[in-house]
Amino acid sequence: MNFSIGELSKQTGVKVPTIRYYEKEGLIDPPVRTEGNQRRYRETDRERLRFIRHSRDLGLPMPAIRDLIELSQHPDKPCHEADRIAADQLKSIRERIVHLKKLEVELARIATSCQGDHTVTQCNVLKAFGDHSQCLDNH
Amino acid sequence: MNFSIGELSKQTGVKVPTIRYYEKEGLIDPPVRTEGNQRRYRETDRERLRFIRHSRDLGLPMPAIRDLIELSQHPDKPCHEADRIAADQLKSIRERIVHLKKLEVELARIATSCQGDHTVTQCNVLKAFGDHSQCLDNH
DNA sequence: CTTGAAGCTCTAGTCGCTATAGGGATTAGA
DNA sequence: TCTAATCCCTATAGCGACTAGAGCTTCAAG
Repeated sequence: MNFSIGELSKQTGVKVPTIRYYEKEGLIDPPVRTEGNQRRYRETDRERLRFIRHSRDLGLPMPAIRDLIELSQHPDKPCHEADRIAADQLKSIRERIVHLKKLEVELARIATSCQGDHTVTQCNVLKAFGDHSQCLDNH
Repeated sequence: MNFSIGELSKQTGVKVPTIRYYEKEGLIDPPVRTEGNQRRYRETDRERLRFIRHSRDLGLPMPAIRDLIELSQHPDKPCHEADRIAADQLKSIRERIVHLKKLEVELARIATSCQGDHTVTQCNVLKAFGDHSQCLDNH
């Protein structure tokens, strides 16, 4: 019915200090307190926190989550902005994949460039880290 | 022969405050100073900075770069550690790609789930952000 | 010799937490 | 009812790798 921050943490997988941090940042509402000043949460708080957690796991930055929460407070508004946020995040993830794949190519080359026993002066890995001109791409 | 921090910045693409930061962190040696206390660099400093820059561009964390620099001061040592650092970084990049690809799948689903004009209460995007059970993967 | 760009140090802010310190509250068992 | 173990509270500082700003000094071109 009504549970402590530790219980909420267990149920959502969000660590206790992180829950307090989200409250401070305004992502979740300050809950009621016991006489001894401890937080007590309800199901709606748990849903909100799961929403935040899942959005974070998907890589959304906190301002985007803030926007989504704001939006969800206005049931009759159109939801274009939610669409846009999802599309932006997808785009950003795809850009990061492209970037990382380029790095992967270079690093695979570098990591295999020094097979066998070498000393530092002969080391192709060290040379490659210092010499961007060996790279196929501009990172 | 001997140039200012701004010149070094132009030649390497590393911003002036970042150069000072690297010096503070011990990645580059403190250069000589003019009578008026301004830094003056040499070619070797430029090479060192290019090494750092390129390593950073490839995603190496600063402690790894520190290790590589340390290593390069000992020309006769074997270079296994450089190999290991490169291999570790390649592994880490590949793991990140795998992770991001999973996110891409989920986000592509979410971003296309709400075609047409909906209001917030009907919004599939908002629902999907709140509901991890719709996902194929555990992120 | 003047002027304006570039340099100097120091501090604080970024993001999303996480860790620690030093205390108070709650709860289960004896 | 007492006590011990566990939980919870606030506040502050730290992470990584910079970046921005304030307030001052030095340099180089004309």
